[in-house]
Amino acid sequence: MTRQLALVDCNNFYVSCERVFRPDLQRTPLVVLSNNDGCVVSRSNEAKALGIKMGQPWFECRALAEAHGVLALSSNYALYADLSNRVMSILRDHAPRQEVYSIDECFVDLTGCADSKQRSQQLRKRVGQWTGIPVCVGIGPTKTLAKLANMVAKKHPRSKGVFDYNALTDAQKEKLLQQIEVGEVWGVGRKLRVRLADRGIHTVCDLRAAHTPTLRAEFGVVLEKTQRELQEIPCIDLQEVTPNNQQIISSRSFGHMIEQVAGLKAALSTFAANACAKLRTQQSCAALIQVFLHTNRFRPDLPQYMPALAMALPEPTNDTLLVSRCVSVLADQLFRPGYQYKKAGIVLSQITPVGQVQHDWLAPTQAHRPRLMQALDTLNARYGRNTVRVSAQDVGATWQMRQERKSPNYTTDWGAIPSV
DNA sequence: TCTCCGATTAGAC
DNA sequence: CTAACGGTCTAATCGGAGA
Repeated sequence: MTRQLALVDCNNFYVSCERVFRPDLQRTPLVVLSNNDGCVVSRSNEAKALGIKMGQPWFECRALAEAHGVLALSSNYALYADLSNRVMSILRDHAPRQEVYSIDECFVDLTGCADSKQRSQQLRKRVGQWTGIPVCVGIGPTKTLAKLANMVAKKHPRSKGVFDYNALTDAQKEKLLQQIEVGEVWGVGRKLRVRLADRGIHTVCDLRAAHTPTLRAEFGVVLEKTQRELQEIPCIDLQEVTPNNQQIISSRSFGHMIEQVAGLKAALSTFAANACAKLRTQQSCAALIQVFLHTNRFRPDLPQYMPALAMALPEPTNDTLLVSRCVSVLADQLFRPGYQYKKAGIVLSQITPVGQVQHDWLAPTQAHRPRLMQALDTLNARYGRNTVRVSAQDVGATWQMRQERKSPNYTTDWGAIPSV
C-alpha cells in the first residue's frame, strides 16, 4: 500500500500569529523582522506581492514597504512558540503518527485513511477554527513529495489548501514535475541548483530521471536520497520522537557595537544562562564550551576580528554558574581592545544525558548544584525569565538587541489582549 | 596508507 | 543626519595530523 504522508505547513506563520490577536490587521500588509530588527523573516501575501523578499535586510526595503503602508513587527518568539504548540497538539490528537519538523510544519502519517484528502480538509478546518492559524496540506508517498505537494497546495488557490500527489496518474505526475524548478525541492538549495543547472538538470522531472550513479558520484548521498524520494522510494523516515540537541548555541547581534570586555561578558553570561537552562530542560549536560566574538562583517571599513576558543570540562555540566565562569575566562583570552564587536555567542557541545554523567569522586567537590539550578528554574518560570540571574549579566550590560516593534505577550499576559 | 577528527560546506526554516 | 544585514541546528564531506 502506498504511504499517505501529509505535510501540514502554517501559512506565513509569524505574520499569521500576529494577526490572531490583531484581527484588524487581516488585510494590512505585514512583515515580521528577525532579531535586532534586521531582516524580513515572514511576509503576508500583500507584502510578498510588493516584491519584498524572504531574508531581505529591512533597511533595504523599508522605504518601499512604508510607502505602501506595510507594517513591520519585531519577532515575538514566545507568542509563536505558544501558538505552534497549540497547532501541533491539535494535529497530534487527530492523526496517529506525527513528526514536528519545525515551528510551523509537521508531518502526519495518514496511511490507511479511507479518504486522506477529506481528512486533511478536516484538519485544516479544525486548526483554523481552534487557533486562527491557516494551514495547507500536501500529501505524498514520501516526505520529499509531501513537501512538494504542499507547495502546490500553497500556490494554487484551486486546491483549497490540500493537494494529494498520490491521486495523480503517472502522466499527470510527469507533467507536474516538469513545471517545477529543481530549486523548489526540499534539500536543493542555491548552490546545488546552480551546479545541477550546469548538468542540464533544471526541473524536478530532470532530477527524478537523472542517472543515479553519476548523481551520487557528483553530488553525494544526500541528493541521491532526494532523487529516490522523488521516485517514490522512501529514504527519510518519520521521526516521531524529537532527539535531544547535540549542540546548543546562544548568540545575538547587539543593538550597538561593544568595545569593552565588561559589555561582552554581560552578554555572554546571559547566553550561558539561557544555554544552560535549555540543557536542563532536555536533562543533559555539556562537556565542551566554546565562545566566539564577531566584529561587524558588513563594515569592511572597520578592522575585522572573529576569534573563537573552546574549553573542555573535566566532567559534563549544566550549571549556569560554572559555565558563566568558564565563559568569562574565555572572553578574557579572546578579547582584544581596539575592535568594535557586533556579535558574540557560546556553543555547548559534547552533550550527554544527566544520568550518564560519571562523577570523579577522587577529585575535590565539583561545582555541581542541581538543586540550586532547579530552584533558579522554578523561580524564573514563575516570575519571568532572568528574574534570578548571574550578577555578571548586569555589569556593563548595554548589549540588548534592537526590538522596537514587538507586539505584546498576548498568550502570557491577560492585559495584552485588546478589548473588543 | 589508513584512520580519526576538527573544520568547512550546504541545507532547512 | 546617517547607518542600518538573524539565529539554531544537522549531516556530509574535506583535508591535515598522527599512527
